[in-house]
Amino acid sequence: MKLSTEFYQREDVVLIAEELLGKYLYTRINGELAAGIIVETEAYRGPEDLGSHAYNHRRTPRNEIMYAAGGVVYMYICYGIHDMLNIVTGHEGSSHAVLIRALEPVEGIELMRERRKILTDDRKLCKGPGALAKAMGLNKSHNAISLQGDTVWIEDKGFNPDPDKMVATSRIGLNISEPYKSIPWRFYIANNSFISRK
DNA sequence: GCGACGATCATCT
DNA sequence: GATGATCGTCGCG
Repeated sequence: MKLSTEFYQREDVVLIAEELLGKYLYTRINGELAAGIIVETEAYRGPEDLGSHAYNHRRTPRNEIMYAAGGVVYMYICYGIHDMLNIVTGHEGSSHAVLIRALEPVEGIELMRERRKILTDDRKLCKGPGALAKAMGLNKSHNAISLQGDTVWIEDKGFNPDPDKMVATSRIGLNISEPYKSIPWRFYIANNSFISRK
């Protein structure tokens, strides 16, 4: 069943990032279904988080959707090339989000191979935020879509990783100062071979 | 298997 | 005009 609006609209974005591990992300783009288990996430907690696009209440056309009520998608382009998938959380007016960083593919794997042009190693299909967006058929045009719809959604299949198999560590790729540089707001499933890196 | 590096452009100042 | 919440390739060994 789909995760509820209440799940997303809680204020503790760090907890939500952790709880998203083991959930199933689905897309149906042009009628084609793809799915994967979320194995790696990062929390971004606006407005106090230096790493967040909403740091210090920053509000621009790009990040406007971060201020919507939780349960919608925030897509943006990084390095001019890569589309990133984020889950907006919290109540309307707050600006938290969770970056989905890696999936373990479970459905539509052939479709992912076509989209990614990787035929040999399925572990690379959804390895990293830019890669998984491409594999799942997501791009900036999907910004602001609701997770209660039938284009992008997340399901709880009753599978939860052991708490002691969840690793919390520092986020990747941020060129910022302490303490946010090394605060442990990145989560992944230990020993999973589909994460972007250790 | 791993580190270095260049690609590439939307976005903000 | 500068800057990335990155990725694929290359060289190495």
